[in-house]
Amino acid sequence: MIRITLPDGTAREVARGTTPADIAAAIGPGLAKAAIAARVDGELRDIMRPLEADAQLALVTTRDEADALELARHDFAHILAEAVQDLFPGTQITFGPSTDDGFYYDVMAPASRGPFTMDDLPAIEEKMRDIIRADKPLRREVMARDALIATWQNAGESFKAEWAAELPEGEELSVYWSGDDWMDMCRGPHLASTGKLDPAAFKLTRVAGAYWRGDQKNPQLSRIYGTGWLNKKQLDAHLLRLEEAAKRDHRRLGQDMDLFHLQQEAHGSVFWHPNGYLIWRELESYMRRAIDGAGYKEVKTPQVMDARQWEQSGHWGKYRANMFVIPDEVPNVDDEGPVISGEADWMALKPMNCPAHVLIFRQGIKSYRDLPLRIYENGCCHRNEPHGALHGLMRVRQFTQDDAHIFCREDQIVEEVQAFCALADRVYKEFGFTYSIKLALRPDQRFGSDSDWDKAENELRDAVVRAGLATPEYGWEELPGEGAFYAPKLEWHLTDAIGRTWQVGTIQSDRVLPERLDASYVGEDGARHRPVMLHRAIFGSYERFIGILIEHYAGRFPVWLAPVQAVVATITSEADGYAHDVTAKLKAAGIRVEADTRNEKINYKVREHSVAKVPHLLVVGMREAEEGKVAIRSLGSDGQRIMTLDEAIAMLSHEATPPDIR
RNA sequence: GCUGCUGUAGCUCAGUGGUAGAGCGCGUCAUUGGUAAUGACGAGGUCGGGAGUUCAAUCCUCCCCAGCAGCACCA
Repeated sequence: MIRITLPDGTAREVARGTTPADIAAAIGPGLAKAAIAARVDGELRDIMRPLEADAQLALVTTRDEADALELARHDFAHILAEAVQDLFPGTQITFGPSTDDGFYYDVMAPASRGPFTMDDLPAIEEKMRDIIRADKPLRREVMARDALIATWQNAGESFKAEWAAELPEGEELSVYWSGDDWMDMCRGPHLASTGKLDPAAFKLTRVAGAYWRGDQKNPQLSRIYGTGWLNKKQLDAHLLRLEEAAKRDHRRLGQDMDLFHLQQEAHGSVFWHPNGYLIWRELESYMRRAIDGAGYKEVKTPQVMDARQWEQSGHWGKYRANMFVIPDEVPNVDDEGPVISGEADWMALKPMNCPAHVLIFRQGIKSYRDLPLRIYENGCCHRNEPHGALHGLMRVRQFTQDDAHIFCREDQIVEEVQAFCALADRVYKEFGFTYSIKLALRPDQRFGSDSDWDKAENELRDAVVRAGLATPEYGWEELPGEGAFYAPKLEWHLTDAIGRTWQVGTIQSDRVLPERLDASYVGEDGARHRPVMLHRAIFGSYERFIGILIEHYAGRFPVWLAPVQAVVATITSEADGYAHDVTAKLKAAGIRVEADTRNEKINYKVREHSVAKVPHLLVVGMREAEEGKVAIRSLGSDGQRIMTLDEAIAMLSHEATPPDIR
């Protein structure tokens, strides 16, 4: 007999080999029906898997949504693989995990037919529904490793065989049978049968290439994605959320609102239109006020530097493939022969600002009294990104960072990092974001000694702990191997208005570059010391931050950021004169306002400016002209507010003032 | 960079082996109206670029470029 303890503290003596399903049945028929899995000593398990020893048992039902979704998605993935193999014999299966909103399975299509495409999805979906309707039992079986490898080899499943062969010898390998005719190697757990899934609660969404085991050198597989839920209602809600997110797409809104454009002659670099650049300018002004207040000095450094400088910093060796290089010579002007000789020295467009800031630091002799020295730049950088990585404003080849480097003594690091945490906190909150903080630890390939990495990681962790931010509430997490080659990174991940996260801010504690570029200061003791260099950014890049803001606000910018803050729209041309007076007064008050005196109906003007997401529409007809008033219709509300012109100016001026100086 | 898909008017898209169409936008005229589209007329396109097949290519084939969805990358 074994002793099974339930969540309410009661215990039951049952025979070894009893399943959680048996126990559920013993408790009551309702629970027996509702239970879909079990947590055994905290581990999620099949409801049909026999209990072998004393354990804490909690039965999982569909009301335990996170667990239930995880199980369902994992099952959907298996059924997807089974359906694909059923429809396309010769397809090899590899892996199929659950994801945040569903599942995928990586398969290798038979050589005869080529990769799968979207056109294959409807048939696969239908076959999946057949399998679900057939209510095939999902049965766990433990196999000896060698037997399993042989099974895979016989079945022509070379990927599965390769993986099984790499698992530790003697490990208990579980497989799951779907009925008696299909099997996959899997840790589980699974639902008791395919019929536990709702055939209307999933949808295959796309097909894409993915490398076997995530390595570019390996063969590329077809990854079939699906979204999977517990019922159709959840699926529909999810599809609706996707539609909402698509409406916020910064590329679409950027075009609709005439903010910027991209074109192939300069792909990956942004053409900012007047409206978009107004947002940029407001952000720049905002950031200047922030860094001025925080004791930074702003600089401007060269776009192009000798390649030797990048060799010394270590970037040439590691990132040359993504740098724009320029021969330092006069191009051949004859019609004959190549334009470039290929013999000149190389220069490179700067991919980052750090080395240039070190060069500024190195001018003159620095004393410990000069530290911390905080050097800021709106630094325009170029990186020749892989073409497939480019994405609207989010990943571009020319971008401007709100970049600063704090040169400080070791004993100043924690204090500086803490001050940065406070600054970042203020900025993100003023834009309406919540955030989480992560610490990215040393990568495998890195410069610098382990003891320096120990110090650097501890300092960053320490500062966050002292700032009181190393808590679950702030999503505190350490990410092994994710740091930069020269320093560990603290990362700020913003959560936007619809719950998506974006990594933007960072601060990195670097002892490598000061060493490589020979930065030093004279200490109290009269000797030379290395400063530590803190790399930090809050927006990350203006391009990307604006992209995030567009999606965060869904184009409805707060008044202080809105390119056009108000439009004065006339109802009849008799009010044109008054409209121009109102417009002039608002302009004099510093409001970005336009007059719309076109010969159009007020309905048309309301619609057009609403679609254009202008925050305030000031409607004026003869009534307002005679009374010296305006009828304000604000974006997002149907009604109007009648107020005097002075009241309107006071209200708009307040809203148009940036939050940091309001 | 890899896999797949896409590229037709300023935008969104339809279409065909015999060199093109809609809606919106734009222009002109009429209309002066009270809070999400007034009407009429009109002007716009070497159908992403190059090569090939064909009597004939926007359409079929190949190469290139860009975009999209993933993957890989992201100092």
